[in-house]
Amino acid sequence: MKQVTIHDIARRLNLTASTVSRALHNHPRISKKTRELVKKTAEELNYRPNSIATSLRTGKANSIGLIVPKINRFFFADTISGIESVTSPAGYSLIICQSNENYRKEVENIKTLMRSRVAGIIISISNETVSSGHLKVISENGIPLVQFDRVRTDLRSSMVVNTNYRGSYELARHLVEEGFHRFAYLTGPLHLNIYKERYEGFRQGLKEYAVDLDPSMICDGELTYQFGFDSVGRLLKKDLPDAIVSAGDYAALGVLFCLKQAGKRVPDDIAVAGYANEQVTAFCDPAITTVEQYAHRLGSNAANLILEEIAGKQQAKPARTVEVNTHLIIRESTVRNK
Amino acid sequence: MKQVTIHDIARRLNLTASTVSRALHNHPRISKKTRELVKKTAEELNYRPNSIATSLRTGKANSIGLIVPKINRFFFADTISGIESVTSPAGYSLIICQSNENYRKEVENIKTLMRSRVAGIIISISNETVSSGHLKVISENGIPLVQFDRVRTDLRSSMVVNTNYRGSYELARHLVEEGFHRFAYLTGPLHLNIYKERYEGFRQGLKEYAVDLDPSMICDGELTYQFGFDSVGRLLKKDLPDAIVSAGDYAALGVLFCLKQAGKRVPDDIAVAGYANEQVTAFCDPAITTVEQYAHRLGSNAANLILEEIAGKQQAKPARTVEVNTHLIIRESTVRNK
DNA sequence: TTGAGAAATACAATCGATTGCATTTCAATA
DNA sequence: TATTGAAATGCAATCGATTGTATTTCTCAA
Repeated sequence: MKQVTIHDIARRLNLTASTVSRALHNHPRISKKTRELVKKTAEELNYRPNSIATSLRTGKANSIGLIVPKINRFFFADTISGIESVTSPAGYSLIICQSNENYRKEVENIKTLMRSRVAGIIISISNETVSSGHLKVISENGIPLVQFDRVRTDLRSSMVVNTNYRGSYELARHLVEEGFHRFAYLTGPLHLNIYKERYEGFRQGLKEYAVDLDPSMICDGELTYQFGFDSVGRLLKKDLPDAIVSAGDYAALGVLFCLKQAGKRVPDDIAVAGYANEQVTAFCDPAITTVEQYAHRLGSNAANLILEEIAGKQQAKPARTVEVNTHLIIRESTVRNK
Repeated sequence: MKQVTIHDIARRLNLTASTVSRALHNHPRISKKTRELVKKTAEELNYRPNSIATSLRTGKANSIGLIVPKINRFFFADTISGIESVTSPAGYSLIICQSNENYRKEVENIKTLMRSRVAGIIISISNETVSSGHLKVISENGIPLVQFDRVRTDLRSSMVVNTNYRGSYELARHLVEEGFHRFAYLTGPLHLNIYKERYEGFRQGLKEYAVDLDPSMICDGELTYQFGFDSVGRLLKKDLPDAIVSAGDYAALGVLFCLKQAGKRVPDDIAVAGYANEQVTAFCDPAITTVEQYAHRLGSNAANLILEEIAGKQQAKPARTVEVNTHLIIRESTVRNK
């Protein structure tokens, strides 16, 4: 049951562990004959290097830590996939934690990863997170840190973000151009950069057409299906909007289904738009206009950044910010038949 | 930049590392005074235990390896989430790999995890995998192994699976009872247990009503949206089926959209059913009848199994199989208005 | 004051691999 | 044959924490 070590190989061949180690790494000072013998024996004995031991000795970790709010949200699952596709060929394994949108769990996760001496940490913060102390600790201990999507800007750290502002801005312009004027807007917590930027981009887009957004027509909460569904009731009591825009797709979906249930026609009575291009937005009826985020690309960019930071750890390079462009996807839910 | 060790604490307090180590673990032979002093100093110096060193010394890993075909498929993302929710409180971190449905990558992943000396491995095999040698190696090295969902039964290993047979069986009965008789069936590779079981369950369900499944009405391939979409063309050329059933939801979705595009009414002209209860099936129009798999529960069960195996490693217990019940979800796509 | 025994702490080996430096081996040259 | 220097291998420390076995310190009773 005990695994084979280089000492076992050495003993078998009447060599020392150091020679075996060097042979396995093709060290030039080991004769060809010995090298081949060692490799053959390693194969025979089913030797598998113990990377725990290697990490301890060399001080280099072979793993990268990743913290996301929820693994099973498609956006994050897709970024994880993008990250993995870069880190795996680079020889790093991924240790994945979910914060469950909980600040304390996030702090716990960071502690765990630091104990594991990961080579670097990639994080998208929980929506409860309103401070940066726990993130600063990471950098202070010399561990490369890359934030993505939901980021805090009050610390020195590289990050990968979407052009949220622009995405929402273009959406706003599209809607106005399609003839919508009285908007309701559903947003997530505005202390998170992503929702703040989407909100501001949206307002700016309207502003350029001199369209106003009534403050009483703004709802904020967690952008779930249920929240979207419930918000419609509140909104329809007031001055009827002719378009309901959500900073997240699931809430938009809730809006759509509540409207359909209430007998409203979308988009003829009311238009609906979301954000994130969740798969379902393409297949519901009517298909929902939304903004593609290219999550996979977001992930691979984050992974490349962290690899660079790990490689160039000695010299403290300035933090870099990479922006991934969004893309407005116009579908039936916001286009009236002329 | 270098991290603080127990030696640093020891030096500071004129103690030895062993005393510090024992103090931190509340060893009874260390005086209360020293214990508290050590803990205070550890706090002050920002000491973080190096779990690499601990693992090497104790021979116990603090991580569990997980291999799935694709992280960004909702079913797997959900199982991962379920696994994490169990392993994390138990003090294990998760190292996640994706095989990308590629056999060689899967073998690579296993090697990596074994080098990392994970405490156990949880796997759902790729659809290219048709042998078990690489899995046997895991057990042979004394590493607990748990398979889930897509499993190989030709080796001794615990596993967590759905009642695929029953799920499909119930679906078949439902369809016949709704008055459908001429079926087309879309399946994934039949060398995978899940597709084999679904197929057999489906046939058995039909058989009990003396309904036959024409072999020429069976299509097999990767159950993607595109595959579903394309299959319709082939099927409609023949004797028209009155229901198209897919062993996966995305293909069912492709079927649905192709039918709609061809001007067929679902379910009045043709019924459509899928498998997996992907979110989108609930929101498309008509909503698609499907089978819920409880992926999250599948994951937490797999995690519990591996924890048990890790705990009871000494005595070789018999491999266990846990079945997670499926649940037939009947929606509009298979229910004709009377 | 001394000795016994308990209490507290120190010593040293260990986990498996790596690596600077020392030592051995061997072939080629003087 | 002795010498030299390169080639090949061995020795031993190290990474940070743990743990069995000393050893020291202390307390209390005789």
